[in-house]
Amino acid sequence: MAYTYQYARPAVTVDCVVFGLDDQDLKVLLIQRDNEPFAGRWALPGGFVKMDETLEESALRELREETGLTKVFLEQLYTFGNPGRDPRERVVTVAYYALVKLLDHKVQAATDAREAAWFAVDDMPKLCFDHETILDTALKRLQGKVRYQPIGFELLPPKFSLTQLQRMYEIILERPLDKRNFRKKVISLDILDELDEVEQDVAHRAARLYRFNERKYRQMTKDGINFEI
Amino acid sequence: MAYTYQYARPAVTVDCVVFGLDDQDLKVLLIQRDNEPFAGRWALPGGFVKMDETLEESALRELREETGLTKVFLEQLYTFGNPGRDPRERVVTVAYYALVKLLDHKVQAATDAREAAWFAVDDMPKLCFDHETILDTALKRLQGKVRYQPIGFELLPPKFSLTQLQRMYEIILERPLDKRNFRKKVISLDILDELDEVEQDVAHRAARLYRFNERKYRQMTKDGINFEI
DNA sequence: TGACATAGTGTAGTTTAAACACTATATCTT
DNA sequence: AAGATATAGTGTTTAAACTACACTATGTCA
Repeated sequence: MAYTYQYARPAVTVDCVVFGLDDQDLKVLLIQRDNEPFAGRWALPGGFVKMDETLEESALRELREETGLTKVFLEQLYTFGNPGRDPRERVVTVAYYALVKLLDHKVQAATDAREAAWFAVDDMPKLCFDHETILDTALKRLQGKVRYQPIGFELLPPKFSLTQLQRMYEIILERPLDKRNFRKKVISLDILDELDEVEQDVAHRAARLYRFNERKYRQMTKDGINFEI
Repeated sequence: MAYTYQYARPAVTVDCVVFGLDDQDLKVLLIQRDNEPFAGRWALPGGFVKMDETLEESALRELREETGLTKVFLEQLYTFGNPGRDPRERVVTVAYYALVKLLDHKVQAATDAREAAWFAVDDMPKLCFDHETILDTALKRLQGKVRYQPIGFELLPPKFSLTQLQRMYEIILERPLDKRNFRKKVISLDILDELDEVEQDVAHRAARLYRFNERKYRQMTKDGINFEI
């Protein structure tokens, strides 16, 4: 079976920048390519758009196939289409970025043969194609987004301490925040429910746990927040 | 000449939402389609991406060909690719938005046969395909952008009064602004040069004219501003 | 010269942001 | 059991930014 067109057409793909968070670092999920070009090298998960699925469905499908991830927060990032970004032929790629709770996905079970692994954003291997540009774009988007939309729901476990939440912001923004001012600010946003629970198994005073109030959180995601902290 | 591929490929196009400003309204440049589907109906200017040009180059070329516009401010907006958004076949379109000085382009000379015309955003004709969705997305983007980047350079004539500048913001944000607070704010941004000139031919006290300090303006475009006014 | 239309200007009250250090409470060690 | 240690949790003061608000100035036109 083959498809013939009057004019040449670029291939259309999707690529995903998947962010996860651990105690120390912001991490990105990469897969190891098993085909030329760049066989054995690390790349963003992604692949060809099928004719009967939306772009977002393509991105979700590729994530599932290549990394096993499902039910992630996903947003379109930017479309990269310079001639020459792929050495084989013209490829226009619609890039997405995703936020996932890293703890849920520590053990990485790729459903196809390729290897998938998390890398800290400040310790990345050399990437294929223009994937470094895509990653840079995603990082800047994340750092910008954090200022006007709550995103913790997507990156943190369901129950978390204020220290964890602060660390999330510090890791993303790459600068330290003042503990008292931070707490004042997030409490005043009124999207957290204080729980009657504390951290377990820590060798010091245990921190109180909170969770997001989903209704208020979703509202604030729509309306936007001002989180200039 | 024909091109054959192993798998089906979407067509890849660009579409442009071109914004211009007059005294009363924010306007958008549309072209009248001369081919089916939707012949005679209004649509965003756009067309197929050629294999040897970047996406941005495609957008600029289509603008030039269909509307005569050159040297516009242009930014990628979003990529729309739902199956079914074009009744003929699968088309993935990379949408751009542009800002132009309307006065420079009052007389619209399209270089190909199609008619081009400006329409106020709150008095638009029915558009083809999903172009209304694209326009909505562009409007929201513009309203968001205005809060953290200066954009007047792109929409206003080289010399303008503070009242004109304020009206620009009021038209884009769709709400009235306080004159004194507005002036305090823009003056404090320190991107305007006060000129030794005033408006001509007005039937009342003439307003002082200003122009953007290009260097400071570009800097502020990079750094971002906080224009929560 | 008076009516008119828009330009241009300041202040007080309120809210938000920024800087900053000590006490509380749990575990672990000896 | 007591002290060391590690992190949790908490308020105040100052500075900056934002908001609301009304009158005078200056040009044209009749």
